[in-house]
Amino acid sequence: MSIDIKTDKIFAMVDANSFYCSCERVFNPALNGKPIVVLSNNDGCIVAINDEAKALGIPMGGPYFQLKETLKKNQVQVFSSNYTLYGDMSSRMMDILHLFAPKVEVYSIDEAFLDLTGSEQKKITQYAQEIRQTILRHTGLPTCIGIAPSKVLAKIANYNAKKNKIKTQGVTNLMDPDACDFVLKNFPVDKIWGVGYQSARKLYSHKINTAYELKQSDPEFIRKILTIVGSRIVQELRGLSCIELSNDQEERQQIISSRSFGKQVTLASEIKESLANHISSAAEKLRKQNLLCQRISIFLRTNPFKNTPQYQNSASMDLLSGTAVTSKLINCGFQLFEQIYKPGYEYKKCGITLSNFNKKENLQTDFFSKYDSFKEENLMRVIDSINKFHGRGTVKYAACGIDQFWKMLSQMKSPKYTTSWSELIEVC
DNA sequence: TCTGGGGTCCTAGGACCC
DNA sequence: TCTGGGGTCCTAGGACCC
Repeated sequence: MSIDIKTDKIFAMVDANSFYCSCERVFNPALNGKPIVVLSNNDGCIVAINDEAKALGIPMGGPYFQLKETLKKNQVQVFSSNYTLYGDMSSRMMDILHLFAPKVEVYSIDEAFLDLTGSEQKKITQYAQEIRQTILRHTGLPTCIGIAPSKVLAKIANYNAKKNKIKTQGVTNLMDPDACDFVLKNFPVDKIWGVGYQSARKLYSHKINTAYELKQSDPEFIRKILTIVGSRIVQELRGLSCIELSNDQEERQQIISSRSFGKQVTLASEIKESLANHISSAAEKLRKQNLLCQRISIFLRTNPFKNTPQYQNSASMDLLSGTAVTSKLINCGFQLFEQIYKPGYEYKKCGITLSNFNKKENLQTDFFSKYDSFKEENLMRVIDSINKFHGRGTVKYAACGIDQFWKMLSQMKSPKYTTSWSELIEVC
């Protein structure tokens, strides 16, 4: 495999500061200046902290139950994650970014790469400030921006802007090679985008400690120890762009739905209900993208943190022809479940993956196999439109259960301020 | 009691073919 | 069944990201 290198590119990496915490604060000004944390699904661990909470030494990723007392003592505001709210705030932010650049890659819920190639270099920092101010004015979200000739460098620039918000005014521009080297010399390799724990260990063992030292390394040597992924990073650090902006239209390879249970679950019937729910929501996503899937897999596992008998397993099935019909997929999922379920264990998590996608119009059907009939497709369409209008889960399969005792906890969730009429903010 | 969920990309190795 | 090099395709698992 060879590396395709481009010069003279300009990328901007825009990232919202403490995104989940900032979303909570937009609708609750009383939180200004106060420490905030947001918890993962199930209120399991801390997935977002703001600067005020960080200053108190609250660790990112720490389990909530261990930190509960510390949070209380320091009067930290705690929220369960409210993905409906964050998702909506995110799309507002991304809409604004599309006004500022012809090509935008939405990289995650709170980050995007912009292609600013061709812009006048002198004015680019000022342009970035304009982007920040517009986002703040229109959504209330504070952001930082990094500018550089490659994506890896733009991530580093963004990191620098965030670390030194006051000095940088939220924007770091590394288009100048000297300014860039200065930052790289003080940047540890393990913080580089694409260098994780394992790769960093290898680099340290070869006395490559900073981004600057990695930049100076021989790409072929790095390729030997870190594969092609590593040598690409070396080129990117040199300002030679070889990781393209990927466009939003690219299709997904797989759809995953999985979640921990709110409690330990042993009954097959309860796990099956949960699987049916995962399949329903994944199939809905599939239909939204007008795709059919030809492979489904499921997995179950016990709680690895608990000192009880452990078991985990997965199973998959190929479908002769693609489908997006929930009932068919639930049926397959249940067959797989029977293959791997063992009674007597306390299960903690299960999930499903749909993959091997096909565009509906490209489908090759097997002569003997059944494909989705118009009747089934219409049924799906009706169910989707009812659920879209009246809210998720208004109509669902009986297999999904009614009581759903296994459901996750989410005890400190803020209202869906922007997406539900009944939860709009009230001004007295 | 209580430790997230959803993705991508790359490589090694097995199965199969001539 | 074995001999052997060379090739493709597929899958599982690792590493990484937010």
